[in-house]
Amino acid sequence: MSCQNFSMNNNSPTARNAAYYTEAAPILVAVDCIILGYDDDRLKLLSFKRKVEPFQNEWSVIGSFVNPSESVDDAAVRVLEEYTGLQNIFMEPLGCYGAVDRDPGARVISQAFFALIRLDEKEVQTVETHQAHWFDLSAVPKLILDHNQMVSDTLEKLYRKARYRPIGFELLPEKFSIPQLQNLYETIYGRTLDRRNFRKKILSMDILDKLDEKNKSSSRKGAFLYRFNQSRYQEMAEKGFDFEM
Amino acid sequence: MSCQNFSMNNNSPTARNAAYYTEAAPILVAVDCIILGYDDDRLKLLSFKRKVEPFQNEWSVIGSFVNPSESVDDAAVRVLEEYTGLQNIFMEPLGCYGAVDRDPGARVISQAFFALIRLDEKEVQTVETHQAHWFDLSAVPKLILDHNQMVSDTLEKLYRKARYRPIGFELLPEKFSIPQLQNLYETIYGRTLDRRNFRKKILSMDILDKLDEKNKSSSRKGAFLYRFNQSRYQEMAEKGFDFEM
DNA sequence: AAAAATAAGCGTTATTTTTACACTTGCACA
DNA sequence: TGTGCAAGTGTAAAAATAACGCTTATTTTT
Repeated sequence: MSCQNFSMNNNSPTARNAAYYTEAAPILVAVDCIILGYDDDRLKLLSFKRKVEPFQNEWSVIGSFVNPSESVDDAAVRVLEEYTGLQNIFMEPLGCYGAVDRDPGARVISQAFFALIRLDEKEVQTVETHQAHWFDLSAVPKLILDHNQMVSDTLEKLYRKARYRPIGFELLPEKFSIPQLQNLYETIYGRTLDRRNFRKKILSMDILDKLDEKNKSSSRKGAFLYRFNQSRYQEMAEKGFDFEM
Repeated sequence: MSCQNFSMNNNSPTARNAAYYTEAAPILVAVDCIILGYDDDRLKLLSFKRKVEPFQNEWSVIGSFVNPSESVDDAAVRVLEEYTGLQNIFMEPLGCYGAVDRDPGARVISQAFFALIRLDEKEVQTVETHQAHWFDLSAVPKLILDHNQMVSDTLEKLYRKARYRPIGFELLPEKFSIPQLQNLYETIYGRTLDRRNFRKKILSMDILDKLDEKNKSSSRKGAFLYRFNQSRYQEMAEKGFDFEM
């Protein structure tokens, strides 16, 4: 089982003739992208109705095979843009899913990524053209292949990551209130946090710029909106910090 | 550029005929394994002189193509055993290295793993039969392809991981003294730690069983040996903890 | 128009954790 | 027998975290 006409992007005789390469069995390589968003005080997963066989019309996360001309990371960026129209999105590698029979159609390994996006109005359009749906994370349906596993691995990773990176901001709109931010952390951590201590800690990090506007959607008094301070945020993200709460 | 005779492990007509699979370009998939050990108060990297072209006789970490009949994880375990004879070793996925031209010989993506091993006498034999060498991490030579990158990513990961998992034990012999353990952490963290506070913290975690023996190799007084308590250790490893120091 | 309800926001105290630091012990070797 | 060297112990100050009560702004109800 070999594949002689597989592309080589180097023509040195040594490399081309190396039995080392020609004896290896090629495998299909895919990327899959777990997209999380936060809306209506809930963490949500973006899923798509698959358009092709096999598993046509079943729910799945977005994915694609990796093209010979693109890196694995680039493939993930491409896929994300194809389905959501979004660029410059927070995305991180999640892991490699490489079980022999994970895909009954062929031997396919998948490098999974997870992306966090801000749910503004723009996205929604793109979503609708692709038969996509935002599922509340507590009500994710059966997805094809090992995609449910990818989703739970993403949550696990998000949970860990939130402790040492101010990751929450990737999910919130540009302007948000402290109670909104707290709610997000409570969702990720799966437990309630003390209002006063949360505020104190997040403000002491000095990554928030207070605005003069208020958001009145969730209370009578209204909560002041904040925006995060890009440069301070970068600093914190790089050096890491402790956000255990 | 396609590869029609690529193996399928499912014969359902739907799957076999799916253009979805047959149009995808297979890619070579490799695993690479970054093996770290700790000896003589130093973190070391296990490297091998590559036996095949291209890059014959250059230094590299161990690796192999993934066989159609094995999972990616299994391939990593196989490789580790082939080269070191060791089984049941701590090993974790490091990441996917998928740049288009990372390997001039062919389009190869590599899923890297890192393994931590305890350096007893046994290993050394296996190492010698494979033209291998333990390099002090401060003196790692130029390795082939992107293997140097993999090594530095491993160190980064080890550094982060050590903060919330008692990972150090994977590297020490069964019996070790507290100063030895401290030295390991100092090596990973790249800075010195306070003797008294280190001891206090590690003992308070209650994962160490004190033995009656002493290790006299590094001082006249001799340091008591400890062994880690498997069950307590597991608990800690699962729930995570904070070992910032 | 006053009262009730609701969530935002602020400040203090108690507790725990972390940091800093100095002296004593056991043993080998001179 | 005493000197050197790393192992080992205790304590106090500082910082971070956790717990908790009251006030404020606004809308809804009476």
